[in-house]
Amino acid sequence: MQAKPATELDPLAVARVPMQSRARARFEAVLAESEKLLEESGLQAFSIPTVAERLGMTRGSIYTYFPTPHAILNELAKRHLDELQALFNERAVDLAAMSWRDAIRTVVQYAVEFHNSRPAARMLILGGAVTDTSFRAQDMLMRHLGELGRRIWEKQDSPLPTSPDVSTLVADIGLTCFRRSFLDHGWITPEYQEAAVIAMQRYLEYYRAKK
Amino acid sequence: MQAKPATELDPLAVARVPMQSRARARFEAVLAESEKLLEESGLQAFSIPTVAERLGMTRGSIYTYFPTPHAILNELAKRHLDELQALFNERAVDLAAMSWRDAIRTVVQYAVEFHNSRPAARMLILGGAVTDTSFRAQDMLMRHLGELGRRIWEKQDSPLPTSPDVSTLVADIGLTCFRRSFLDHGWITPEYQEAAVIAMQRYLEYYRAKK
DNA sequence: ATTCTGAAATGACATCTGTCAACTTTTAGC
DNA sequence: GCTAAAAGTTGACAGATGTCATTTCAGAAT
Repeated sequence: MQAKPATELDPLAVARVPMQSRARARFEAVLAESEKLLEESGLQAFSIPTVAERLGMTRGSIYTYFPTPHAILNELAKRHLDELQALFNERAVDLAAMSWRDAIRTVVQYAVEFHNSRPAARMLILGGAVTDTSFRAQDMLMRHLGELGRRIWEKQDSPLPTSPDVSTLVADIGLTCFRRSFLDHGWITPEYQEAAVIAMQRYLEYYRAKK
Repeated sequence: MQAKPATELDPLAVARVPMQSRARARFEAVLAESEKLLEESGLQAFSIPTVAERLGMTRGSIYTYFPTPHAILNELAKRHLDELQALFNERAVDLAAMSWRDAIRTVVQYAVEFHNSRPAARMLILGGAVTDTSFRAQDMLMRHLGELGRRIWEKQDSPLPTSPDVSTLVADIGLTCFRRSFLDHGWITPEYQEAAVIAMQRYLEYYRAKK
């Protein structure tokens, strides 16, 4: 196969977790050092040779864990999102008891707190480092939010249509509001947080009224 | 300055149009060949050395026109969008006569026809090759759509708030629906087209009712 | 026509991505 | 403990990005 340098980032790139203990430690070290490097110098300075040099290991070794530099960013984003998902799961009971409008408002509230308290996650997920399109962790979150939306919905009415996939679109719309706020203001302002709630609620409401 | 290969794409990268006639011809040749290459082999195969080799010119020469490969894609996308914008301008009279709901529906209709009839534009703009964030042409379109929304709005009511920037968000939301349709189905299906209309209308409607 | 000046073209250099055959270390079966 | 087999590591190679001093060329003034 011919070499294919990153004329285009591979949004599907994913880490291959090693099995042996020493290798696992190095794998984690790569992630830790990458996060550190990102926070110190931003995305511009991020590269596999830099991480390797800082850890005193060779490039090739890192490439056995991560097929592309993007895979490191994906893994970092995934771990941040896993914590957000854990937070959702933790409080799932609260959400189930709410009206769907309040549930959306609450989910958005959690997500805003998450992003506004984590510069690295914000940079990766909202800043465009980790492409939304086809990104596994992102899809996972969307599926999760989608599932949440579906559950919320089914408490009250018939299931949502699959074309358009309303649950996914609702999540996409919320994310879009977050991204715009981050791009224009550097964080998620209360105004954009409210805009996300409104846009999600009103789009979803359409299908409720339609039934 | 140290070399900085594309660990991250530069979404602001823009072409530098040459002044001399021969150079201008070569500049256009690069764009034409790039579009051809994209349609033949997709984004994966796109690179400056490939374009240079197909045109029998040197890499360095192309770099005098375009600071990054991304700048070529941006310029291509910009030209496609210019044509869309021209179409909007052409029919501005029709839009001004409509209700704002119909105007949104019409704008979406034009955009859908545009994307569904241009594989290259679709790939560039909806496929993630050209990042939405901070991309000049994209912003231009958004400002245009935003301006359109503002005009539509002001015919009926008070101006839209600037925080959140409702006009931009409406455009973002529509684009999000398009992107999701393209990602999941390869084109903009009628269902997603309708979803875009609904999502945009209902979000905008909120601010109308609020006044 | 000639000359001059700035635009354009070039190729060499430095750095990064991605692959791979060869080599070393760890693990597991005996 | 010993020894395959599996897992991990390495450095060299190929191709891409981005920079830049140097050379070439186009167009304008004389």
